[in-house]
Amino acid sequence: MADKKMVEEITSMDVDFAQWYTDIVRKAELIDYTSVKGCMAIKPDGYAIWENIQAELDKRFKETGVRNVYMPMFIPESLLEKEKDHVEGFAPEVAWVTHGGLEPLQERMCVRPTSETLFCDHYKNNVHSYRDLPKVYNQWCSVVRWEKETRPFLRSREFLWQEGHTAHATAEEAQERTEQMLNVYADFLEDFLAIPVVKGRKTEKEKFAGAEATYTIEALMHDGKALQSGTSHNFGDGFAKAFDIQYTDKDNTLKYVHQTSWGMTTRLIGALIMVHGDNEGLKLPPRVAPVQLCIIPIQQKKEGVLDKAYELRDRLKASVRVKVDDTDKTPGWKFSEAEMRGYPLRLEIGPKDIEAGKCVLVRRDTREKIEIGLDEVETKVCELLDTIQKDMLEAARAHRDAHTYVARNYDEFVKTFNEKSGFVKAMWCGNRECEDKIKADLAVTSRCIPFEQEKLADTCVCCGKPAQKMVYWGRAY
RNA sequence: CGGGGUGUGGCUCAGUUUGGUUAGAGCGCCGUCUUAGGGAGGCGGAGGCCGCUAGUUCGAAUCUAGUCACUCCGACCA
Repeated sequence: MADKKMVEEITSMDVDFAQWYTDIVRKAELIDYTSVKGCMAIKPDGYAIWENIQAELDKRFKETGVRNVYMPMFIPESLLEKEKDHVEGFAPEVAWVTHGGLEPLQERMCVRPTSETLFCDHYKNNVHSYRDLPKVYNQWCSVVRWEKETRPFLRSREFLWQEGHTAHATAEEAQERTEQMLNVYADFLEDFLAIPVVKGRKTEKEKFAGAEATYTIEALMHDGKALQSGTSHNFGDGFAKAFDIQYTDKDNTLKYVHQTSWGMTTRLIGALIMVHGDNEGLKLPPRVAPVQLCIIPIQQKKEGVLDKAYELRDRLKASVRVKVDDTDKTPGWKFSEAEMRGYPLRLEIGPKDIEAGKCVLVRRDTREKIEIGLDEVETKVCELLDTIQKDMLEAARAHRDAHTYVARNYDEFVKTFNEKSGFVKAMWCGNRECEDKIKADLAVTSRCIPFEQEKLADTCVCCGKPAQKMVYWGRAY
């Protein structure tokens, strides 16, 4: 019975995962398409998720000394061009502003695809002494990248994100900050979004344009594809040299700053959908859910039922994000609707319950129905929300672990990717040629070189030469 | 950007092959009555110049060309 499909409008994920994803995004009313190609209208239920992500992340950032700022959305072409690798990486996908009103601009400007150059320009003017360091700034904004193909949340031409940009006196401090923020991201995904991640470093091929080193957290989606869910870059002094950001140190010599940047985006909402969702719809972990508990009155026209529902809401609203579905749909409709929208917990209350002093709680994650006394609602709801949060993380971890494979030679490697989908752990020699071959053969990329290394073999899975590192490989969004 | 698919009330689609008056269905929506513990039923309504533009024709949702959007598979990216 648990497998019975109740929401017919949602395509089953095993029939067509991409269609399933699109259905959820639309039916759970997270976004709508707009007249602007590749740009979405984020609807209230989708934006509320982003607001919760934003509030929690912002709090965690500030605990590490981050301060928020705001930079322009336009970047003059000359500024974008200052760092060679950076401009090469982004030039193909920027949108250009060429006119101001009716007059052509003397110099065209792009709409920021990312703001390294603006922060560098700012730091150049504001960093003079070691006393001015570190600068630990972040901004919440949207950026534009002219993607060829777009998908809601996963790849849109404009998306919301935060971008942290820091400048430090020493290379060590920059490295520390790079790793610190990666850890903030990883903890946030696990604690708040119930998404387990693999932490590690990107290969040279996969690193950010202009970075010395790029670190990443990689999550595994339900279909076995990987999603890069956050990145943290150490720029060394590359940008500082390109933009001439120098300070006078204690010893009265001029030194270049060392910089980092790190970002997370609305793509996380896509991750929430694809990690936790099922054929009934969205499934939100309690901590991020805009509505944690939905109260569904049964026979709500009967005397006292709605009053009791409102009374429960008022008792709970101090500790839980709660709403009463008092629309005049049938209860069955409301159950399905609550599931489609991913509310972690729902409470059913009708005349029989009221008479017996009870109500029914139903978990979204397991569909388990639990009868409780009306006097214990506050404690049970809070307990259950905690349990659901934990269980969802464990379920996601179990799924990821069950879809993480090991390959010791190329035959195993190819066979695994042909037959399974997920992460494959394998040894790598460190050469770009092997990454290129693997990508050409299998459309598989290196996801990361995990911090937690295991020695699976002595030789590279691809070329057979001595291995340097164990790498997570996968097909990615 | 290359390849495939799709555009007809809010949604899902029929009608296009073979051009022919007022363009259909189901669901949803509005009103109302009856219902109510897993997507209820009756009655009465509203809503579409068929993605857009040009062309062919006495006549175009239907044929032709172009264009735009969405979607899927690649290449690129968070």
